Parts: sequence; C-alpha cells; structure tokens
Amino acid sequence: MTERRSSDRTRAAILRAARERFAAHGYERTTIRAVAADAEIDPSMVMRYFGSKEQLFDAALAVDLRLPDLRAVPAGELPATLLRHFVERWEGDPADDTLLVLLRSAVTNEQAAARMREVFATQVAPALAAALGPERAARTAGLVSSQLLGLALTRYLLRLPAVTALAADDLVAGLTPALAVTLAG
Amino acid sequence: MTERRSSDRTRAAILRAARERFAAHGYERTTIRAVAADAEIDPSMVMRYFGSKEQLFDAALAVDLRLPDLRAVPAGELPATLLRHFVERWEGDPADDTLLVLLRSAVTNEQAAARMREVFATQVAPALAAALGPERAARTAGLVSSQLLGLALTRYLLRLPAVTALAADDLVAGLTPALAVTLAG
DNA sequence: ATTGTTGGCCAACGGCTGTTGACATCAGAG
DNA sequence: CTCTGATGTCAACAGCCGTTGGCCAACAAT
Repeated sequence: MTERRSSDRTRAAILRAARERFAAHGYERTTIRAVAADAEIDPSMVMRYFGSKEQLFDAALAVDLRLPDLRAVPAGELPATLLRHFVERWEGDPADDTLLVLLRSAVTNEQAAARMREVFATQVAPALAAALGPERAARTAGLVSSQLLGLALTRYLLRLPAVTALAADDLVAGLTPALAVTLAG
Repeated sequence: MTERRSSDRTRAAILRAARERFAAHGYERTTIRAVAADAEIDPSMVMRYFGSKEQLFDAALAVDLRLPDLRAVPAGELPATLLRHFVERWEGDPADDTLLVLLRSAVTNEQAAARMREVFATQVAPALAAALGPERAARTAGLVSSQLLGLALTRYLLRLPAVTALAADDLVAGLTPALAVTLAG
C-alpha cells in the first residue's frame, strides 16, 4: 500500500512550499511558479497534483485548532487556558504556518473567509458551548473570537510594536482579565 | 488660483474609485484599468495624476481616526466612549471606506502595514497617553488596539456571523466591561 | 520483448497587468 | 491668427501569470 514513495514526497513538498508562500504573501502574491521552485519541481507538476491554484489553496487551508476539552478545566481557569493555548498554537511550532495562511488570506479572499467561518462554526463554537452551555455560548463566542483574533492580527500580521514588544507570558497575563469578564457575561 | 476645475474633479473621482476598489478587494486585486473605468477616464490618466499604482495606493491610505480629546471624558466613561467612537467611525458613513482600505491592505501589504503602525504611533498612542499618563499607556495601548482591531476584523472583514449578528449597541455593551478591565490595568 | 503506467520536464498559449509615448482637442495668451 | 499648455484618448510594449499538451525516462507487468 505504501508503494508510491516519490509521489507522496513531492506532494508533501509542494504543500509545504505552498503554505510558506501563502502564509508570507497571501493568495494573490504567491505564484505557482514560485511554489514549484521552492519544491524543486516543474510548475506543471503542481497542476498535476492539485488541479489548479485554487485547489492547492484549498488544501493549504486545512486547519485544526486542537482545542482541548473545555469541560475538563475549572471555570476560573478558562480564560487563561484559552489564551495560553491560543498563543502556544501560534508560536509553538514556527514551522507550522497553517494558522497564518488562513487568517492572512481570509482578509482578502472570500474562499478563505468562508473557511474561517467554517472553522469557527465547527471548532470554536462547539468547544465554548460545551464549557458555557449553549445559550450563553451563542452570544459569547463572537466576543471571545473578536478578542483572540485581535491578538493574532496585531501581533502576528500587523506586528504592532506595542504588541510584539510584550513577552508571551506578559501578553497572556494582560489579556486574561478582559477575557474573564467577557466569559463571565 | 482655483482655475484648474476639471483637473481637481477627475483627481477626486480617481481617488474615490480607487478607495472603493482597494477597500473591497485589496491592493493586488484592484487594477488601474478598473479604477479608471469607475472614474470614467483613461487608465493612462491615473498614471498622470498619481505617477504609479503604488503612489495612488499611498494617497488612498490617508486616514484620520478623529479621536476626541480623551482628557475631557471622565475615567469611568472612557471604555464606552472609545467603543462607541470606534463603531461610529466604522459604520457611521458607509461611503467612507478609508478605514477598510487601510486594514484590509495592511494584512498582505507591507506598505499598508507600515502606515498602520504610523497611525497607531501618531494617533492612538498619544490619545491614550493623554488619558492614562505615559507610563501606563505604553503597555495598555497595545492591548486596547488588539481588542478594537479584533472587533473590526471579525465584524467588517471576516464578517463572522456571531459578530455581525449583534446590533451595534449590543456589541458596544458586550465589549465595554472587557475594555474597562484592560484600561484599569 | 512489448506494453502500460508513473513521475517528471519543456515549451508554449492566451490573457491580464502596469506603464509609456505619440497623437487629439481645446481654451486662453501673445 | 498663432502658439502653448493643460486635459484627455489610443494603441502598444514588455512582463508575468495560470494552465495545457506533448515528449521522455524508468520501471513493472504481460
């Protein structure tokens, strides 16, 4: 079953190169030619493996937030836990830039924006509903996402000095009270 | 001195059309040809008036947040005042899309990102420093911007249903406590 | 030995882009 | 009337883009 060695390897190489480019420059500015060059193959190979630039993009948009089961954490620990997980997810593995791909692209690309809403609906909203109960979660999830995505925007995309200047721990500590108030309703 | 009538009018028409396009589609996806068509002139006129696409973009990025003098508002009213001004500035005049241009472009365009940092440094940071004092403002300004830009991101760019579903008043009320805690330090 | 499949390269097409320069029009100054 | 400068049009250039189709080498199966 694992006979097709070369095929899998180049497919993975293309996807890795594509993620890097999409993460760094967004959808429009990454070219098939550049991705192919990074992966050290011919541009037409990208077409063969993924069909089109759009489908390659779609493959690069696969995101798993890896949210823990929030019912397991005590209510008082919820805000800090969320923030720590969020920052860890963004800064933990510098080679993993799937989150960057999604957020950067979603701002100018409707396809990515739709995927973002989907991630919210299938991962964020359910996780919060499990912790807060469905009625409060519906209203709170939006406010929480707003605060967390604001952090990602200013720190990892815009790189506002006032936000990048803070150490990760300091940032978590600084935002925890605000998130706590929001979660408390 | 105000002899050059036609020139001023078409220059303004170009800028208005450019702002609409940049706001809706970002830098890369707006073409000089489309802007010219909207302004009902020849593409080469855009070049004559603004020199290049980049310079046209630069002109479209001019932003004034119109922040009020925050020393005039009582400390308890500060968070709600900031939020109301922010939402009003974004939703008040639907024809004014300069904020949308700046934020949408800043995510994929370094030129716009630099402008965003400049707006932060010259408008946001000083206004908060006036209200909070310079020592607390330095640390707080980043956290506040993170929360406010998170709102703009989720509501006006990504259009997350959970955020767009809320009425403006409801949104302000929902986020005021969080902002208050952050501002209190 | 022949056939078919797989993984790959190469060259090209058609389309769109920013940008340029030559030409047209026309009002006002000499 | 003539000249000049501003305002605008037209057509084209050169470059990059996504995408396509044909060709090639290696290798497994017949």
